[in-house]
Amino acid sequence: MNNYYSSNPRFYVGIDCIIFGFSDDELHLLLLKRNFEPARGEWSLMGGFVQEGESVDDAAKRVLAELTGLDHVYMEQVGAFGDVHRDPGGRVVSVAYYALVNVKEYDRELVQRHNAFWVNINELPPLIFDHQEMVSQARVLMKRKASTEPIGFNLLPKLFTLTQLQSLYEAIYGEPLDKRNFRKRIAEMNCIEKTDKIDKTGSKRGAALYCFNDNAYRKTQKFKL
Amino acid sequence: MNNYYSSNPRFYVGIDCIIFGFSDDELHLLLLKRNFEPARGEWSLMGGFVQEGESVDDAAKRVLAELTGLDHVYMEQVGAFGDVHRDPGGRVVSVAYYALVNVKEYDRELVQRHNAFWVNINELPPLIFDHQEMVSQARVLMKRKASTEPIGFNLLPKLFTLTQLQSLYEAIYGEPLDKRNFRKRIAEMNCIEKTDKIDKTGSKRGAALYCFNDNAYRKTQKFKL
DNA sequence: TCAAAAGTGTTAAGTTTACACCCATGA
DNA sequence: TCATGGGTGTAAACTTAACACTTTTGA
Repeated sequence: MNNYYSSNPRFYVGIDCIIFGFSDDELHLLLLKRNFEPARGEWSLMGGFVQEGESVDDAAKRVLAELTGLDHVYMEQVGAFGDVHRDPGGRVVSVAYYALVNVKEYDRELVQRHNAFWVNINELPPLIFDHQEMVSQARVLMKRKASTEPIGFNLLPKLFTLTQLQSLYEAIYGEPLDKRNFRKRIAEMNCIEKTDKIDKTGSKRGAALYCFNDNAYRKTQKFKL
Repeated sequence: MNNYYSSNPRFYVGIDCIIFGFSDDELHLLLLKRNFEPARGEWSLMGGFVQEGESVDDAAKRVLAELTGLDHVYMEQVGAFGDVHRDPGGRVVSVAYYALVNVKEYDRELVQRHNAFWVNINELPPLIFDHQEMVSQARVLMKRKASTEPIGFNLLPKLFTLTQLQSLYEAIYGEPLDKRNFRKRIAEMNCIEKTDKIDKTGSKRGAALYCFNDNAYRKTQKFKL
C-alpha cells in the first residue's frame, strides 16, 4: 500500500436501503422504528456502514440481509448522498440502494428484532435525515426501470395471476391501467408464461397462474409495461 | 460530535468528472494524460477527493473548476463506485459526476497545466481503473436526460443555429435525425426562440440564430428531442 | 340465482416516420 | 451561374387509448 492519497481526509461510508414490498395491492417500504441512537424513536431506512475489504455493493447486500435474512435480492444503486450535515450524528457519506423483495419470504424474527415494519408507501411517516429524498429518488428510478425491464416480478410470488401483475404495475405507476390493453401487452411479450395451475383464492371462477420465463426474456430482450 | 459510528472504518471519498464538450459535430471528453502517480502516463478522468466540511456535490464542482476554471456548470451525479480494488493506489470510494461545458469557455491555461485534452468520444483511449465504466454510465444517463430535459444547450454557445442543435442531438443519440421532423419538434416547443441575428460562418445564405428561453420552458415544462 | 372476479377484440385518435424541392448567397 | 447549406409540408405506418359484454362458480 502506498500513501499517494494520505493528505486527504477519510469518511464513514454508509448504506441505506429502500426496501420495496407489495401486499394488499399497494407498495410498502420496510422501515425501522429506531430503538437506538441517533434519532431514537423516529422512522428511518435500514442502514449500515461499509467495512474494510468490502465493496459498497456487497455492503448493501449485507445490510439488506441483516434485516431480512434474504440473499440474491434485486438491488440497484440510487446514488451517493453527501451533504456535510445530512447526519447529525457525524459526517457520513451514504450510498442508497433500493431492493425488491417478496413479502412472503423475509425472516420475520430478524425484522421484529430490528423493530421494522412494512409501511404503505402512500402513508409514509416523516423519515430522519435525507431518507425522504432517498425514497423519492428510489421510486422514480424503480418506476422507470420497472417499465422497461422485468424487475417487477421480484415483488411477486413465482406464480401469479394477471390481475395481481396488473395491480402491481398500477401500484408502481400510481395510476389505473386498462385491463384489456394490459393483457394485450403481456401476450405480445413471450416472457410471461401461463402454467396449468389455477389460483382459487381471489375469485370463485379461479384465475390462471403465470410465471416469468427469464430464458425467453433473454432471447427477445423485449419488455414494456 | 459523538462517536456512535466510531467502530466503523473510514475511507477516502473520491470524485471523478466526465466532462462533455461538443465541437466539430462530435462529443468530446476532457481527459487527463496523467503526469502523476498512480498510473502515470495513462489516460484518466479528472479526479479529486472530498474534503472535510465539503459536501460531495461541492467537491465535484470544485474538482471541475480546478481543471476548467468554470463555475455554475450543469452537473449530474452518475453514482458511487465502490469496488475494493478499483484503485490500486488505495481504497477509495469514488463518486462520478458528468458535466456539460461549452468548449469555447474553459480556462486553457489550467487545462494545459493539468495535461488535459479534448478527446473524441468515439475514439477514446483505454482509461485507468473503472473510468471506462463511469463514462459508459454517464453517456447513458446524459442521453436519457438530454432527450427529456433541456440540458443540451449547456454544450452550445448561447446563440446557435438549428443545424448546430440538430448535429448536437445526432452526436448525443449516435444516429442521424431527419431535418424536417427535428425542426417540427423544435417549433412545437416554445422554449427555443429565434433571434434577429444571423450566422454567416456556416453557409453563404446564413442561418438564423436561436437561443434557449428558460422562462418559457419553466412555464410549459415541455421538452422532447 | 346472483355476486364477483376472469377473460376477451375492435375502432378511433394520436404519434412517428419517411420523404424532395425551392431559397439565398458568395465565390 | 453554380455549389452549398437553409428552410419548408404532407401522407402513410404505427402505436396507444378507449371501450362492454360473456364466462365461471361458490355462496
